[in-house]
Amino acid sequence: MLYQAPRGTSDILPQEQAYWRHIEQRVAHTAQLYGYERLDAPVFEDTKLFARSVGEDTDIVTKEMYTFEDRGGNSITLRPEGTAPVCRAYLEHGMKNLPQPVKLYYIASIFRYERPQAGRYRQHYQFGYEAIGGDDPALDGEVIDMAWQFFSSVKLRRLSLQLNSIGCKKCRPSYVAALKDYYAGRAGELCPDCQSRLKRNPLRLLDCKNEACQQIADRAPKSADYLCPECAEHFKQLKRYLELLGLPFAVNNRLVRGLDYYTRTVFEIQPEGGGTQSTLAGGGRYDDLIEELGGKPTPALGFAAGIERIILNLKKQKVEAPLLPRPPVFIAYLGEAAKNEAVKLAASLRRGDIGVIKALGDKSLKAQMRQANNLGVSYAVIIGEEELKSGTVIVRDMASAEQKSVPLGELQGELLQ
RNA sequence: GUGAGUGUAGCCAAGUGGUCUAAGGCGCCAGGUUGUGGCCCUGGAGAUCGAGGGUUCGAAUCCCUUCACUCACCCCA
Repeated sequence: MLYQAPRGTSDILPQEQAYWRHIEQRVAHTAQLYGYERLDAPVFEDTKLFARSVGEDTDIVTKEMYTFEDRGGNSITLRPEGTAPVCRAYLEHGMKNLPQPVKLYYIASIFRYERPQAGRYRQHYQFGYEAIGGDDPALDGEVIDMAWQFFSSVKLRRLSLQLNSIGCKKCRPSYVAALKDYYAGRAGELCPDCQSRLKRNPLRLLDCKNEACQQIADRAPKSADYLCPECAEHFKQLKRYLELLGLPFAVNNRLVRGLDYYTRTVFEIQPEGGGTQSTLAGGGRYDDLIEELGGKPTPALGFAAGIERIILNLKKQKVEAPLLPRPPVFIAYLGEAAKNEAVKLAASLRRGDIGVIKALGDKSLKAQMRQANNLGVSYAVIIGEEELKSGTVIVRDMASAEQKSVPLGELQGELLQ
């Protein structure tokens, strides 16, 4: 093989497209149901945008970004996530002057330099919804409802909804301090990864997969117990709204997220009992991000979901996507004169909005019919010498094998029945 | 970045040092008489056995390197 797709990337082949179109269609429809409008940002942005928003010390920024210098000497990065570009666009286009919150969604390729694995790629696709300029916990409830609704609309079953609140910049420091205190005495029992987490990113101690660490994490202080009165009230109200909506959420005290910009609400949707790399959607509030990027303080939240993982789970659950439309008509011909007629006929049917695949070359009728069969068309239209003379055409119903002679002028009407 | 496994035609796959100028199946193409598909029968095309190097009289089969894939860790959608 001389060339192959770069590591961690893949071609989305025709036979996969039904899933992709279906998901895109559901994403757009869900957006419309909740009043979100599409925004397409560039594939690459100024590197600083991601460094600032995602967090200088996060794994994404320190070791996973596709960053390069362009010919003008600017540091450019292929987007490793979708929220920051939307926020940048919000600021750049003065969307604070629109009625708030501004509700946007995207479907975009995402790039991260990682070791590929099940459900993890170097280029993958996410869609996401962002509501910028609202702090009402009812908005959190609506966003989570929208995520839940999306998944049920694509017929994914047995999902779990995990929820947590990690506080704001006022109350989180005291929680992190409590967490460090708790872990400080137990450092010796932790796995090597957690030893370094203790120093670099204490929140991540909570979701270590090591069994010994999990037992320690189970008894660790909970962020929800350290919320300031405002955050506590917000979280309480959110849970009330979720109950009102009938969403089966579970508070997971160990749910934290890997991007620095999250505040207060964080949530994830996972397949029940789904092992590793299984998170289908994740998101939360990022009340400080717009300000961090140079705007006025603007509360916001959103979530993103991975399309490949959704398709993986659809297949696992044997959910099929609606079939993509294909041309219903195949035109076969016999001889040069009939071929001319076939060329004209195909064009005329297509102008009449009927999809047509026309035979090519000078293959036997048998070969042409075999092709029609393989294409799965509903009708084969056959033109031969005799039909030319009489100005008719043979229409064969491929499923029933019934066929009849139809005058050329009546063909379109016949096919539309 | 770390660890384990795998790599034979478009797909599935037999073969673990000579009988491999590589089986079989699916798919594809073509025939089974003169203008007709799906079943059946027959035939055909398609593989430098992931790539490079080495061991050997001889390698798809052994060794090394490399690339890719899969799975797990890290991290994330």
